[in-house]
Amino acid sequence: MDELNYVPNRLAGGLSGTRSDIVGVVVTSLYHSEFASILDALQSALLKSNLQVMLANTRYDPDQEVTLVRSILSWRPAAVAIIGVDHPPKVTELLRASGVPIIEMWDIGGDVIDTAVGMDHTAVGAAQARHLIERGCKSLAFLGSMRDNDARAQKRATGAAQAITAAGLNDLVFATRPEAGKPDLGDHLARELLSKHPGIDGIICNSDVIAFGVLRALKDLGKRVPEDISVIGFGDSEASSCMTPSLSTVRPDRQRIGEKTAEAILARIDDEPSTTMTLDCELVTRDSTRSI
Amino acid sequence: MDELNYVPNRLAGGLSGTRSDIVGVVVTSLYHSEFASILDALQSALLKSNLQVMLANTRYDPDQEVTLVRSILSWRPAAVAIIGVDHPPKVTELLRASGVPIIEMWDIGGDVIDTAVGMDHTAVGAAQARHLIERGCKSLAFLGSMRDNDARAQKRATGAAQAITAAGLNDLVFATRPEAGKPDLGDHLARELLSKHPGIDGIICNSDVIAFGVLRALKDLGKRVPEDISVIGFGDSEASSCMTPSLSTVRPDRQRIGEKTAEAILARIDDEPSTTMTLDCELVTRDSTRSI
DNA sequence: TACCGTTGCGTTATCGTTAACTTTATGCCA
DNA sequence: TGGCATAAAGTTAACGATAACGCAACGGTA
Repeated sequence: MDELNYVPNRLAGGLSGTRSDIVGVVVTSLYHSEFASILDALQSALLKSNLQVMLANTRYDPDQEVTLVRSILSWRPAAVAIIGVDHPPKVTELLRASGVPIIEMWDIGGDVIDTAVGMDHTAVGAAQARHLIERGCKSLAFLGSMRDNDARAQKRATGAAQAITAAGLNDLVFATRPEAGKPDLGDHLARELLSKHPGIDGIICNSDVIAFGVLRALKDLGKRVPEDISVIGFGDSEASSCMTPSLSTVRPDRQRIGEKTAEAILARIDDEPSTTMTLDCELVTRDSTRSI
Repeated sequence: MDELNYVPNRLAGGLSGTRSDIVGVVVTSLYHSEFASILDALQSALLKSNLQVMLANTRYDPDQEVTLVRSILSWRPAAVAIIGVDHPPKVTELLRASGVPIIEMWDIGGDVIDTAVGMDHTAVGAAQARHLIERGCKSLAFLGSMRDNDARAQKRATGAAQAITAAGLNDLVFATRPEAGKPDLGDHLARELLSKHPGIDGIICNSDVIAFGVLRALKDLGKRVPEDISVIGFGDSEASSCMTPSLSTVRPDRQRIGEKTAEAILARIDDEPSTTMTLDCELVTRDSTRSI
């Protein structure tokens, strides 16, 4: 086999055999390691069970999501892992009708198709807001990229708004845009926010990458962090600990999500019952929200 | 079809049909968007031609590379895109024997199998070194994660060493480790480097993420950047412009690599001749190497 | 009307492997 | 040594599409 460079034809094998060794993975983005490290952990765990990942990237486009899910299912995968629990109705329908184990990652709650491994994003948003409130912030804003189909970001914003109402503070101010989350966007939105709402003393960013731009803008505007304004991010990007000031954030354990998803896939292939696994996020307190 | 949620079986279609619509993509890492944004651009370009990406991640493990390439080929892909031009001999042999169009990405030079789209990493390393030399640095170090199988990093280091020799300066000092490139590693290596070689006044980092840790360590050690030590990274991570001081770096146009790879794949599927495409990197001068 | 080229439609071999099935060989015991 | 259970080996029918093929219908021309 080796000498002739023979490579078996898995299309034939898959067509004939009873089980497939493809796992379809549907993500909404690959930028900024948002899901890349989940994918990394998932893939290396699946490798041990000889499962091959087939990747689809919807780029937050719901039409693409339908197309790509159909495309993934056409490979008769052993299982499908997909980001989020909020999908276009047709996606849910296709996945349900396929009879294939479906693992929804990153988010939980509501209408889980089969099995879910993720965080409670409403709780995350509430935790971010409460952290800033504990630090003495009185006037909070939620800032960042917010895609129409990023239900997670919307849940975090909702959670934050609820926590603020519960604390009896002024309403949460929104500074969002449906564009991709890059530092320049954070920079721009921070300037715009402070010119309209000069009293803001706490900013919840929708991602660390956005927060980087916010920190840059605040420095440029002569605002001290955290003395004048506290900033908290989401995602714990590797660079966050190296910012000046270092960025407080919320750390989702992406590696664990990937590993647990792999476990769930194997369990469901083995016909074990479906479950929902809620993972906690760690609040990482650094200098951008340090008590003063 | 829609009503019954019918999804055609592509295993059957692939087995029967003359052409496959899979493109195998082999990367060495997914962390830190090193290749994630190439993948992102590649995938969205291929989507327009109804080509599906099948992903494999070797994690810089040459044995895995052989296994994964074999696995990818077993799907009878329409083309294979793979990071790098330096592979284990068996990989080259398998790819050659497969008769499938092969696009090597990210690096160029030497023993191209078929078509390559990438940068001259030796030139990149030389450009980094020359930039620091122009800024007045006399004693340079190359610092970062260096995997045994990361031929690109080795080429950049070689290029830097050659430029230094050409300038008649002291030999390049190496501070490398075969571990994954994270800020903590950069932090650690910078401290170790400066305790052994206190005269170092210019550090070439193997990645921006490593450089973040270096900047953090230097700040902690009371070294001024760029007054005492200049630092340059590689990769132009999104956070780099938000560092204090902002990080000078080299920007490979990942999006363009992805797009050009997609173009090359389509061209080769159409039986157009193979080519090698050299892309230039932009030197991004920021405060960490600003003239003083 | 006969002829021929074109089109449309229905049938069937084929892709390369797996798994079920049949046949043959082997080993053990009475 | 025969009989039977078991193991090994060999054979064949799927798997679900595609594409080649054959045949009938059709239309234009001589």
